[in-house]
Amino acid sequence: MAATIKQIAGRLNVSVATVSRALNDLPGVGEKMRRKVRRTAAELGYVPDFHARALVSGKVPFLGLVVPDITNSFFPALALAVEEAAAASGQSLILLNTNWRRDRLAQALELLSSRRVSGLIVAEPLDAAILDSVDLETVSNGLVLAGVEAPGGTGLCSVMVDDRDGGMQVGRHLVECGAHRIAFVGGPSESPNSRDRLEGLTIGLGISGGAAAIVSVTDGAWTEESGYRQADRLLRDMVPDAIFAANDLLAIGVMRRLVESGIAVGRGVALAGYDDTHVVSLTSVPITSVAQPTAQVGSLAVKLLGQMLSGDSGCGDAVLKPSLVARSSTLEFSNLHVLAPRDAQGA
Amino acid sequence: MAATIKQIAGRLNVSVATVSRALNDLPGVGEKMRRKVRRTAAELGYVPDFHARALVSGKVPFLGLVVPDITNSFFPALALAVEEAAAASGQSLILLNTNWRRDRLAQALELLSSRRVSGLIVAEPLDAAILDSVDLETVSNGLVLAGVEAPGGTGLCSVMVDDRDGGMQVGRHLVECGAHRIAFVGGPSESPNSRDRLEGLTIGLGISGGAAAIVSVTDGAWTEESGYRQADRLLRDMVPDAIFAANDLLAIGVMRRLVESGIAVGRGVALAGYDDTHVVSLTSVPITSVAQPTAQVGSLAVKLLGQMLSGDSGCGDAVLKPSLVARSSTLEFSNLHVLAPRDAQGA
DNA sequence: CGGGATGGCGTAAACGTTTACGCAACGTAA
DNA sequence: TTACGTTGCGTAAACGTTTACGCCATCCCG
Repeated sequence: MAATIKQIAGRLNVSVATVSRALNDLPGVGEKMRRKVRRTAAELGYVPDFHARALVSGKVPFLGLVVPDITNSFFPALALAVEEAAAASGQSLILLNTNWRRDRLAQALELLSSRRVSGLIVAEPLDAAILDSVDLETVSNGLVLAGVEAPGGTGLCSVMVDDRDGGMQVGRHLVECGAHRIAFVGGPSESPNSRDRLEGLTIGLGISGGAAAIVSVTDGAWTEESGYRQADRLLRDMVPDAIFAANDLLAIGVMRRLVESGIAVGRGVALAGYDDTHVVSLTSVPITSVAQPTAQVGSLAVKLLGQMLSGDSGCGDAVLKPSLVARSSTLEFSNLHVLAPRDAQGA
Repeated sequence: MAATIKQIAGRLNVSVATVSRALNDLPGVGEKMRRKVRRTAAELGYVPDFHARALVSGKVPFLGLVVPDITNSFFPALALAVEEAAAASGQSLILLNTNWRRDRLAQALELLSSRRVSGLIVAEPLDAAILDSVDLETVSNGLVLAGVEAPGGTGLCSVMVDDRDGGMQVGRHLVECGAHRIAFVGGPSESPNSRDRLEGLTIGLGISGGAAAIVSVTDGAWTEESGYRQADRLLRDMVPDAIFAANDLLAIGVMRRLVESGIAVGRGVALAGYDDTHVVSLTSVPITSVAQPTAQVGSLAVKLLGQMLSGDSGCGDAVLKPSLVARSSTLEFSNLHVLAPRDAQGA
């Protein structure tokens, strides 16, 4: 049985206050006594009860990161970044995986209002229904969103990555690669991230002035299976020049479906994903993707959280820029459709 | 400010006991009063303070999973399995990532003794030094190891996967594929998992009776970089027929190095990994790997933990069997070196 | 109509800490 | 010497719950 402060006090015939002071390096206790307390604490195998400590002091040494899908490598990468940033400020991280389930998300938020964590970084969208189920006033200072936009009205703090810009970069890149008929394979239709990436794509195609046009938009979940199914539906009608998947997982699903149809990714169809997870650089033909600045997102989120907790209520929303990473899945297509004509000209 | 049970009681002119009973569906309170309490609790946005609750009841609704590297997809997969099993028994999961750092591991164990979690599932090795730093008696019932062996002497509970068997399966498979000079690319030299997989490999090669022999053993970390470096060292001396990497991450690193040398994976060299993470099925040439029964590991670990917490101290250690998943990285080699001679015979 | 159950509620102790306050003893300066 | 600050410690309240216990009605059965 874990020893308590009271047992230590009893053994030494001193008061619990003295023991507490001794153990916490607070003034008001002699050096000799401090050593005695330390020693018996070690002997008894004393471990402080965080619950009791948190109950009275109101402070908890943990912050939580809520992710929707731990299986999607993007989130472990984010977790790593957040963890490092948190460690730098002396806090450690616990990870909550919701599996895209609303009850788990609500539970995670409750974790915050029940003061089990000092702060929460949430990396998935919060809709009105969820927000209704928690006390916003209580929760709002101690919560920062990462990579998702704050719902309107709520003064929630967030650090965003510019999805529209990412989509734009992809759009321009695809036009440069010589793609004309472009398909977008989206995430859930209600996801702002997915919508913004599509919007960006449209803008990117527009400003590139190419004859490019988006020929199809589909929707589903953020999974490989959804990518596969959407590609399947897509191929019934047409074979586009290029496919932009709102997600690397989707992109991989799309790729699987393309391969099944004997369509060579990068040759027959250009393919781009989003998140630049490690796996897209390893696939049979490496997939072009948009890298999110996870390290910055993590450190900024932790920083903002720290400010909020220390009273600076100035919710300095931040928005970072992603960057396109071009790989064979589009470059090869480019070689065939852009350089090849030139070569033909030269010949 | 989050409302307390006391405020609700004050508003209704009843005692806190009544409120507590009403909210927790305990008997001893009238239906009418229960409804009134519920309503004002909702009005005030009451959220129970888990700290206070845990302090008095000694029960915490969370169990923790400690993983060494959240970036290694094997662990998210395990996390998912554990989470589902935990959810089935009404508990939710928090994830701790140690990044292979001992201080983080110690911190995670402290989390258990400080009663912030009801139980802990640890998926990385615990050595003597770590165990010394915590109160074993306190910690040991509430702790189960998953996928790693319990250190001798400590009566720690564990659910293992038979690494030796996995290695054996790989060994036999490689011999069947016609490999003779086989290299092993290991994890950290002190890792029992790595050692067992190597031992299994040796045994597998032996009982297959082939002229196969292990020509090299190296060691490092469980990372892709380590795999790359080890393959680099390996290739200075020789080009083996087959390489067995103790880990998929290592295997991918090895693959990267092989590709750089223009050695065709699956043709020039057979390659096998371990864990059967999703990525090895997506690489340019899909990599043969050994699948761990994560779902069973997860549910068994949770089950054992439940038994321990409810007093059944019978620490029923379990050991499960892995299964080899053969892919092109070895099958292609097999076609070239086993079937081809037969064809030649036939011709 | 009296008796013991029973249901509904309040009182208060307990969980393990932190911390404001009080109180001696001791030293130091006038 | 007096007066006063400082050091070292104890007392006790507080944090927000749960829960054993006791009390007063009410009800049912004989």
